[in-house]
Amino acid sequence: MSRPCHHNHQEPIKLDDLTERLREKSQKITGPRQAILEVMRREAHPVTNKKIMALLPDGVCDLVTVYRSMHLLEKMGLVRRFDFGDGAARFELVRGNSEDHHHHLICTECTTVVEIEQCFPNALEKQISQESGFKKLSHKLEFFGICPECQS
Amino acid sequence: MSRPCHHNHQEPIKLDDLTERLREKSQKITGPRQAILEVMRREAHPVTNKKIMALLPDGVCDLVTVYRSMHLLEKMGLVRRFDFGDGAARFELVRGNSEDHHHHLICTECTTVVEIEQCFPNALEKQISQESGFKKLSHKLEFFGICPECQS
DNA sequence: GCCTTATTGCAAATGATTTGCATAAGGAGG
DNA sequence: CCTCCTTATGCAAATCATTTGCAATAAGGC
Repeated sequence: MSRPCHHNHQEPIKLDDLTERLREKSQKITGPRQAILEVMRREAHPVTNKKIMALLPDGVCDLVTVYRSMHLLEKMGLVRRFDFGDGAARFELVRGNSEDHHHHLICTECTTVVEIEQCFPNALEKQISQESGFKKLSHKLEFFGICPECQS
Repeated sequence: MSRPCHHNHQEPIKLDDLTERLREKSQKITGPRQAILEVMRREAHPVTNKKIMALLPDGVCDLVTVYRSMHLLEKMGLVRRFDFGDGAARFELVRGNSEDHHHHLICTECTTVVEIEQCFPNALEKQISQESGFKKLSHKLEFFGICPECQS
């Protein structure tokens, strides 16, 4: 009874929707935030703060502002945080249903990233919850391997 | 066709075995390394470098030596590295079959750790490998939740 | 437009981990 | 047991990612 994650890779998401969600939470819609969301919209895979900074038009804002913005966006559920194990946090825009989530497969040679459909089976997670007595379970799961390119 | 991880929590492992494995790889058996292995032997769950340092008898060695030793032990397969998402690496002694591995369930309130039997299903991982073309797949998986104590 | 409050920039602090380098300690061979 | 060569270690300082303090600035409601 496993239930794979659903994800909407390419589903377009309008900047207006995002700014609207910001407004709902009485957060100000500032230049840096709009620009950052604009960048995130274009990225298909998780990106680091430094990368976001680099993708931003020159002079939009400070790196510190990127950090602070990502914290805010994460807390608001607009982006999701990932850890690929290299010491730098990565963020990906949440598209569509915020309940959905997906995992990644990262090439340990070239760091190419591929989205994965498969998720940890719900039934198993439920079993873990029952056996341990823990509630509100969630998990962090990422895969690593050698991509086709790097196998030669 | 899922295949849960096997793990030998309490299986005793002799220091001699460990030093022997060190010797095989022509690494020196130094005081700090023996003391660190001794500490690791006693720990049931992953511990940070700082914690290892604290558990070591006073003056055994420098924190830097702990970092370097853990790198070595990890490379030699004597310990495994884990990331609980709080910015500090944690290590656990590999007991028994080095093929085995297990995951953890961490309480997000008090950081209590529980070992988990369930692992990501082999069949699904194989499927991911086939679909993506990636080889030598591995995964990092940790669970988070609220432990019984913290639910009240 | 004005005012209150959230936001930003910049510098500096943190925390984990790594590195350079001179000194000290394993251990193979005699 | 002693010597020599190599690996380890201590200590200080460098890196890296991320956070924080604070004064200056911009958003948005009224």
